[in-house]
Formats: sequence, C-alpha cells, structure tokens
Amino acid sequence: MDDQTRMLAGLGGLGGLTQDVGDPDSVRKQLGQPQQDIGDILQQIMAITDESLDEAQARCWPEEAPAQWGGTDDPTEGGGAGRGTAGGALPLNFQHRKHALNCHRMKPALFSVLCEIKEKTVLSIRGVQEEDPPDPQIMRLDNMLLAEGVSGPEKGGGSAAAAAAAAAAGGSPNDGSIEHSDYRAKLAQIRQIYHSELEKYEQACSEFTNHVMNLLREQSRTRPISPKEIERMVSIIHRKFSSIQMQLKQSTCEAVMILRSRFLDARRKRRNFNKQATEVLNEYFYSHLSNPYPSEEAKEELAKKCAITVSQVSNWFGNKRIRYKKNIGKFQEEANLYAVKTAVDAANVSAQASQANSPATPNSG
DNA sequence: GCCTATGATTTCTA
DNA sequence: TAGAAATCATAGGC
Repeated sequence: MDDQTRMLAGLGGLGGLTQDVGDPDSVRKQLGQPQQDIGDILQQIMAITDESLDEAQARCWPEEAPAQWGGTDDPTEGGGAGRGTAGGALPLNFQHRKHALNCHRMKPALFSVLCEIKEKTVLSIRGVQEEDPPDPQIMRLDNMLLAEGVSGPEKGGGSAAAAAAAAAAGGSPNDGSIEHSDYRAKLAQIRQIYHSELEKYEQACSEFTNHVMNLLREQSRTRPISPKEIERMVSIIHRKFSSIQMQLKQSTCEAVMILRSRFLDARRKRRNFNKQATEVLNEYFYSHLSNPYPSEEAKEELAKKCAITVSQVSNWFGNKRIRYKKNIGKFQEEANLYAVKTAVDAANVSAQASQANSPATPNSG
C-alpha cells in the first residue's frame, strides 16, 4: 500500500473533521490549534495552488535556474517521476522546507482533507462517463472472428467457412480438396498473426499500465492521488488499448473476407459432372418430361446419388429445361435414348418382380 | 485458337 | 422465393 492510501485508511478518525471542512472555525475547535497557525497553513496552501510551478521553484530556489525541472504535470508523460525522486539533487534550502512540511503535525490531517475535497469534486465529475457498456462494434467483430474460427478455440481453421468455400467451388465439403486445405492453411496463418499481435498489445498494455501506476504511486508522496484516481487512469489506458485492438480485429476480419471471396471466386472454375451423375439427372429429366420439376426431396435424392449439392441439381434442371425448350429437335435423340433406357429398366424391374413372385423359381436371378 | 457444351451467376417475373 | 431467361466463364474436342 502506498503512503497516500495508508494515509487515507489511517485517517478514519478524522471523519468529523472532514465533514465540516467548509467551516474553518469548526476545524480549529476540533484540532485545538491556535487560529493563527491554521490560518497561516491554509493561506500557504491556497497560495501554492495559485502559483505556477516555475514561480514556486523560483521562490524556493531563487539562485538556480529551474530548467532541469522540465516536463508536465501529467504522470503519463514520465517527466513527473523525476520530481519526486530527485531529492538528492535539490538544494539544501528546498530540502529543509520540504522536510519541514512533511514533518509538520498538521500535514496528515490537511492532506486527507485535500484528498476528500478532490475526490468529491474532480472524481465525481469525471467519474460519470466511466463504466461504459461493451462496445457493440467490438462485440460484432468478436462474434465474426469466433464464427470464422480466428479467435476462440481452434476448430480446424474455420471448418464451416472452409466447407462452404469448398462446396461453392464445386467440390464436396468433405473431400479434402486442394482448395479446402489451402483455405485452411491461409486461415491458420491469419489466426496465428492475429494472436501474436493481440499478445503483443496485451503485453504492451500491461507494461504501460504498470509504469503509469508506479509513477502515480511515486507522485502520491507529494500530492494527493486516491486509489480511485489511479483506477480511472488505468481504465483510460485500457480504453486506449482496446481501440487499438479493435483496429486489429477489424483488419483481421477484412483479411478473412478477402480470403473467402477469393475462394468463392474459384467457383467459376467449374468441373463437368461425371458421366454417371449426368446420366442420373438426364434419366430423371426425360422420365419426367411432362413435368421436369423435381420436388425438394427428389432434388436431395438426386444430389445424394450424384454426389453434388442440391443447388447444383437445381441449376442443372434450370439449365436443362431452358436449353431443351429452346432446341427440342437437338435433344430429341437424347430424349428417345433415355426413353428406351427407362422402358428397358422398367421391364427389367417388372421381370425381376414377377420372377420373385413365381413359386417355381423363388430364388432365381 | 475456335467452337460447342455446360455449370454457375445474375436479373427479372409471377 | 422458385423458376425463366440471359449471360458469363470454363472445359474439352477438333
């Protein structure tokens, strides 16, 4: 626990004092100190708050230039750390004054009053915008990365997306085609880059947070910094880093989208269906020439028989209908061929059935 | 390289 | 939303 926190924790008994902080007489009564003493100290404090740093230094340290004190009051800029720790380099006069102030019996009480006032004013105003709800854009990106298999547990490099891409390319989703493995390899590469970058960001964030917290703790020796204030600073840092993370997530999503679209473009590299599949489709088409519109169930059945997708079956029938209609003469020969084939098949089935039903030859054929 | 066949996509319509 | 029609893009034969 730092000095400041210890001080705040140890000053529980001063609650009554801080309640009446707006009334100097009440403070005097409770502390039992001479009016002049309190008045002087308060006046000194008020004067210090109105003074610029340079003025204060010039007052305490008139014989030396304050240039070496460069830097801002912002703890995040690093310049402030030196101020609290550079005691060894300070002139004796300043050190004496500092020591006197630190050892003054009123210091803890006044310090705690200052802390409470600060907490009630600054933090109550600034604390309003804290506790933001989760950013919907981050949630959307997270969901997308999860669905694509980039974030979350490894699931074969986004197998669902890979299967979709492979299916669109005309291959079976499970055939382990070149496109499929290539897609998975590229996705794994994206995943790896994403995770390594994310790790770097997280590490940088925690390092920077620790650095800033150390600075604040250091500074809390010389100015009141409450734990809440440190918390607020940490949350600001986290917010900054999360916006960087969002950029990383966004560009990862874009990379996945580009990869996907590239694989979906491969669909135009069509392969002709194999002979057996074409025969199955043609058989159905010509045997249902009066109504060549297979139902969903029939499409699924045909898709299964031909080892293609239902939408490919739909495409095939769409193409076949329009091309047949446009040029019936050209397809007449093919139609006759399949009509004969269908008739022969039907005759065979019928013959087999009658043979099976015949008591003389129950097991023949 | 040209031509035809064919699977896929896009646009329009009922 | 399924299907028709037009179109695109590629395979494969010559």
